[in-house]
Amino acid sequence: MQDNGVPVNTLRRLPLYLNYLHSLPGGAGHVSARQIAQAVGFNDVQVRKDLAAVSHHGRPKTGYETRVLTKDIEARLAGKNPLDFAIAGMGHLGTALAQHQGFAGFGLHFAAAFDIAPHLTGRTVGGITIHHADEIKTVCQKAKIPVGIITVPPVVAQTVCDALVQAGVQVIWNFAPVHLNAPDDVLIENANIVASLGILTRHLAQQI
Amino acid sequence: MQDNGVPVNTLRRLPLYLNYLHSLPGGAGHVSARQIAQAVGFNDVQVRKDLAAVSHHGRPKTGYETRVLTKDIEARLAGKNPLDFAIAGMGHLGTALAQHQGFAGFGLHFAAAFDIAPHLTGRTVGGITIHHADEIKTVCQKAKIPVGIITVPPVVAQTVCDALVQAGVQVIWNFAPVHLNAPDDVLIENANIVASLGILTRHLAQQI
DNA sequence: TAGATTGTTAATCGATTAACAATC
DNA sequence: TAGATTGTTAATCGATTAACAATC
Repeated sequence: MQDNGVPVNTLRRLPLYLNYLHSLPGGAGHVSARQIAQAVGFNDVQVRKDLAAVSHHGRPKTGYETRVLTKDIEARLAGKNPLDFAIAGMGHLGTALAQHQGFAGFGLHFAAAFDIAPHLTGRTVGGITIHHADEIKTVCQKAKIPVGIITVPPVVAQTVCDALVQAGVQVIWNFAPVHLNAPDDVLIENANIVASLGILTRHLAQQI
Repeated sequence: MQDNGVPVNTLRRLPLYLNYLHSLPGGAGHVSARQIAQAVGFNDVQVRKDLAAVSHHGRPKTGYETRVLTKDIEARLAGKNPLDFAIAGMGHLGTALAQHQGFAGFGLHFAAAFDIAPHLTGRTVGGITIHHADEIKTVCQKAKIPVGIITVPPVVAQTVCDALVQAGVQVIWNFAPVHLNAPDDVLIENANIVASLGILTRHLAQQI
């Protein structure tokens, strides 16, 4: 039951299972590990092991009660209270994330937005008014926002990161293609959009 | 020298090294594995091993000539000719990818865009006119586009995928949070934006 | 009871790290 | 020559898969 015992890779797959469970028609049906495995394209033993790490409500022959399993995964991923997050950089990527419907199902709540562009500050995205980037520290500190998302150009990413850290943000999700420096107690998770490109191009090279 | 010998994880890290190399001031300086490791936040032995898989131009004491190393990595990642790619779904995420400057450095060339929204078709993004989604098959087939990016809502993702496959697309980069079915010779690479969420929330849970 | 599914233990596999040798 | 760095071989570590036992 220890929180830390869940392996990182399991933690990365759980959101995908949750996505699938959310997509099922509501109500109180049942799902088996194999069913989930087929839906997300993984090995079914792996799914079973992942689920065993967060739920003890699986029943032989029956599988898992959909609603119970959903709650068990959410309990591990989302915690009890919704977490506020701020987005710095309201270009297309930032706006896409702000409007992303899926986050709510993971206990994340869009709470603040920042940009330096004068024509953006004051506008509203996803029900949130965009502040000037100079206000990152003040606003995030006041609202005690624990999660920051960085979607600014790489050259200013470290500056934005510093402001978020000063504001007391504990976790930073970095979409800028640079390595960020932060104190050890602040978690930096890199999104690394380009990381997949090598896989794509290799497949094409092999086709020849 | 065999193409297939490069491990998948190495292939995922190479783009990050290339990003760093591109960020260095031009000219003919030198870089060491340790230098790259510090810049991207990895173990330096790992960087050295990754580089050894794609380049044989490292020199003791000197390190790598920046330009040569850049070329060696690019040769493995990008191939010789630029690859055309199409984006289906020109919402904020699709537009963000269309305008992403980094792809060109990986040998990828934005060549076609599709959407179903009437107010988008006919408009221009990144120098490319947006076609209606009905034209996916015709346009991609004619232009012999090998790479498709899916940034449409999950409910229509499979339909779009089918159209791309019919058009002869070999590789699909899927940003929709659903599993896609395709023939074995078509590579589906899932972007899984939500996969990181578990890591973020666990760090916060531990802070308490 | 028979069968399907979970959960666990063992075996395999691959990736990372450490130690060392080679070389400029 | 001495020192720094590459590259390789060995050791550790963790993750995935396979086989089996447990149970509804």
